[in-house]
Amino acid sequence: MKAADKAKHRTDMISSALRSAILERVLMPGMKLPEDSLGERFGVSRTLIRQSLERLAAEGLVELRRNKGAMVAKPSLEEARDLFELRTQIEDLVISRVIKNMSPALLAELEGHLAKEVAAEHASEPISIRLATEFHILLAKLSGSPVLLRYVEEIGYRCGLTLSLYARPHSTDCGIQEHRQIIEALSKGDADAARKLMRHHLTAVADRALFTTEEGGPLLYLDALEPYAKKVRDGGA
Amino acid sequence: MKAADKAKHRTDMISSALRSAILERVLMPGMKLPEDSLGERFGVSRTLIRQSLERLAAEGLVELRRNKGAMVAKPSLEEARDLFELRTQIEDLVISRVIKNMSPALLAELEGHLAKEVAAEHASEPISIRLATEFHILLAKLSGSPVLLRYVEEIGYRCGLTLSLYARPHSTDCGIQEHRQIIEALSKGDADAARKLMRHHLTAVADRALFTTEEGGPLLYLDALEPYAKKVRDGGA
DNA sequence: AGTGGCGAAATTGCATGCAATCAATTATAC
DNA sequence: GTATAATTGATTGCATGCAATTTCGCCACT
Repeated sequence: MKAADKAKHRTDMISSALRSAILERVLMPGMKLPEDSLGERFGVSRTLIRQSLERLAAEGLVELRRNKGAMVAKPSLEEARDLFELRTQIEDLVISRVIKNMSPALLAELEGHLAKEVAAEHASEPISIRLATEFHILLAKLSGSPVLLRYVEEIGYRCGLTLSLYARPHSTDCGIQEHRQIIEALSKGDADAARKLMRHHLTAVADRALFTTEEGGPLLYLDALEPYAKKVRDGGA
Repeated sequence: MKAADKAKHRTDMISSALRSAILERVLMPGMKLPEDSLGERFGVSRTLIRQSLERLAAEGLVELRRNKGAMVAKPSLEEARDLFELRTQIEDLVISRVIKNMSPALLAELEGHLAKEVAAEHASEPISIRLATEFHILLAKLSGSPVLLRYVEEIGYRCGLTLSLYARPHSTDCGIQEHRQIIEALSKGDADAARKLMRHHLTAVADRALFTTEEGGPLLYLDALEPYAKKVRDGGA
């Protein structure tokens, strides 16, 4: 078996599935996540579910309370602001590093992703948000720093969660345009412009998002998880 | 039992104990950490050990390989450089925020810690390193951003581990002096000076440390863990 | 009717057992 | 004598069982 890390462990799949479900608003903030029910759904025991939940808790996507169980995290507006501010600063660092590594291959990757975003422009909103987040993650990957990548991932996911909580619809339309501009600036090697654009991009997203505070929304139940669970049961990625 | 989170769970204690042991060079990089042996030592089952190891793996202090078990992480020089570079940039952010929150109470905390460092100046080297790391963590705490705190913690720990790998003795002496200067700059509200000092401080540490590459050193065995394990068994923090 | 306590159900915390996997060593064939 | 195959030992991967804790409904009592 030379395929190195071919089959990631089931815990990874489950975490990913849950993460996607959370970011795509299938699991809404505040929902309880009992180990038993989840285990049953995913066809595994509580052990693996617990590991996954713990991992997600470390990422800040779920809250894990003493003997009370896990629930999808419900970040406060204050935390959200802190997160977005930190994000702009962290992504500044990403830009600086990406500029240093700039190459045609790298540019191609970025444009490939942008194409995906365009293709999904009229898909459902949660999916747009996910793709937009992945753009930032791709940038971080191209920065060449594993740690930086991890941080951008985490912050990106949490911001995504926040957006799903506080943002109104149609907040992503102009996002694609802004991504395109950033890629252009990068391709020209213009770090300052790229940084500025990125900063503008992020604060724009934050400003569009972080003022509506309407509560509630329909709490979907675990049944909506079914498609995600099925993929894992069948061994899919 | 109103004391909120009085008794952290045993997993937390064990992680902390292991973390200290690693940072204080009781567990050297490369050492194997079998679940069974550790469980026996700490008087708990493999379950808790495994959780702790996973947590430390997430922090980058231990490596967790497929079916091969856990070992204390052995960061490469390259990773180390990346880490230190990122650290300087992240701590820039910390300084900016601390300046914004500056207050007498806050200053007092910093000076309190500095006093501890001075007091331990002639204690063992690993302890000096730990205290120096904690200075940076304290700063992050005072920045008021929980996420930033977590990142500084993680990077700080990993840098500490790196130092224990690559640094020669006596690399901390001037550290205290530099910490003092940073506090002074902060107290004057001079953000630029503080940032500059911090940057100088960190690159100085890195430069002093990251060039020696002597291999080996005596691999202590798990017996050295005993004092740490005992504390946990007896329910201590 | 409102409040306090009490018991049952739900849910996590932790330990342990069995199977799967990997490393190393010995045995066997060429 | 070397290389390859098989076996053994150690260690993790995962499931399950029992105990501890919390929560919530229920009834009595003020």
